[in-house]
Amino acid sequence: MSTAPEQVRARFCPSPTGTPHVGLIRTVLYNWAFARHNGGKLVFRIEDTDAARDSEESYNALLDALRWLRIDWDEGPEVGGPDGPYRQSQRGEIYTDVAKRLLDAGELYESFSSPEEVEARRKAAGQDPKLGYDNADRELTDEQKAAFRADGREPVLRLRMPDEDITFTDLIRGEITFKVGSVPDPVLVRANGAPLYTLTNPVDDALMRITHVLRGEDLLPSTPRQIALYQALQRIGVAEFTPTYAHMPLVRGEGNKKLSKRDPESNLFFYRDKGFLPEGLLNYLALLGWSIAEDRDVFTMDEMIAAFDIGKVSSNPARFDLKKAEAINGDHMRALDPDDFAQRVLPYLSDAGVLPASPSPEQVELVRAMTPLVQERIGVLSDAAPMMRFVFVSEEDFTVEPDAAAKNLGEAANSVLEASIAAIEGVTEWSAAEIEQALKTALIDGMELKPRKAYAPVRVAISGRTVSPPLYESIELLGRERTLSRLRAALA
RNA sequence: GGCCCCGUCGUCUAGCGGCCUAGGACGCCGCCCUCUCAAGGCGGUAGCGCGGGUUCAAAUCCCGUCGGGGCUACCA
Repeated sequence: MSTAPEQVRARFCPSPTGTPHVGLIRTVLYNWAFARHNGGKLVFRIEDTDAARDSEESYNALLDALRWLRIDWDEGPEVGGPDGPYRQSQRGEIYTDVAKRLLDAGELYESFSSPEEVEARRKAAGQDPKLGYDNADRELTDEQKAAFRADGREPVLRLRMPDEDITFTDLIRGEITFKVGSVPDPVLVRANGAPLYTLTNPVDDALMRITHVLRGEDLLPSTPRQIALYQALQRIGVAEFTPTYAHMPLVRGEGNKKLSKRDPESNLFFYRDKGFLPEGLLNYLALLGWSIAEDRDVFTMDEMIAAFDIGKVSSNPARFDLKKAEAINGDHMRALDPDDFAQRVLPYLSDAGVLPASPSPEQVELVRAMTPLVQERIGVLSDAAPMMRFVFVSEEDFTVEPDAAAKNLGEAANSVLEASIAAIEGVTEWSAAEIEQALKTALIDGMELKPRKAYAPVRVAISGRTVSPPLYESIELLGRERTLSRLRAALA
């Protein structure tokens, strides 16, 4: 095994099936941070060799996801590079050529056994069929092969696994050994000539000179056969070295099982729709197996890149915790510049129907004015909609939530509302400070009410909810006319 | 079943033989601040799976055991 080059080359090679999974995103994140930290390259490759499962829609979703997250790559789709194409569906002749050379060199052999025959042989020998292929076709003679072909059967191509243990040093887990004989000769090419992942993944890694393979722990069992293939590729001159491996812990969901693709919480876009900030989600995902320091867990991507060390990644599986994810995201939200926050919250207000798809400049200005009032009270952007709705809703559409009305309005509240109306009418300079002064004088001093008691009916009357942005500022933003009309409407 | 991985508060982690009567964060509980809700501040709750070794000393090293997980396709 010769040594790898100085330049780090990591890769991200998803297969476009379904929608992007948060575990997959954690995988890119670590690869990206690893490449950037080491001043290396990140290669992005699409493993779409399974026409039955891959889709263009899923491919586009992958690009959409990475762009949203602002994770960039140095070589791959849309940016090109010296080792393209970067979609395996366009690299067919490369695999055919490499497979032929491996076959000619005796590294691969033709295998005619059907799965049923293998199973039957295992059972006949009193063994568990789960043991898989029994390497029975390793030494087929030309006559035997001709006979199978005469029978109308075409062979798959299998890799001859080495007759010795396979040991490698995992950057996260240390030395791992797979005993000789524990991994059956894998199929690399289908009977119809189609290359499989078992061939294409290591071949492309070799051709793209990938130095570090950082991937999920679920792929650990496939490592020995990939190393065996690498050894064969080196013998025929296709690969120059075997990459270094690191297997990252799985991301789990509720219970102890790995987060399933079927689970809505595994879908990256679920978090985008909810209003997570890319930097907030990424920060949380980074924490699933890695920590930046003993007493700190909120950081920027630049800080992560500066500090990331793949060797420090934990080897235990981590459970995705939405509460903590939102808490981390909330910290990032509060750190946002108010103009930036306002821009980011706009689409969520439109989606919630609080604003039209294309808000007017006046509406955008109002959102900007409300930003300081809501930015620190929410955990995800979509939370802004119910909190800001009362300012944008028309008077005809304005309603008070039934529970809020039942608890805070009604006859008992009439005197407070009437006093508030009079106070508001008397405000000469329309500002939060003046409004506060007027209400305080009328309700707290005049009626000798506890602040808690005094403001609840007013809040519910003007915002429709018991929870709202700060009252005086809300009234200022609402304007005198609408405030008065809502207060009057709230009278029992 | 076989192969492989993993085992510190409920959860994510720090810890790499003495700095640990185990630190931080989320959650939860209480208090403060306060016009609501948050945010913020203060305090509290809770953990080294078990059993053997090694050592003057073990959460840290070794063995075993139990438990959890992943893989086991002519998917990736």
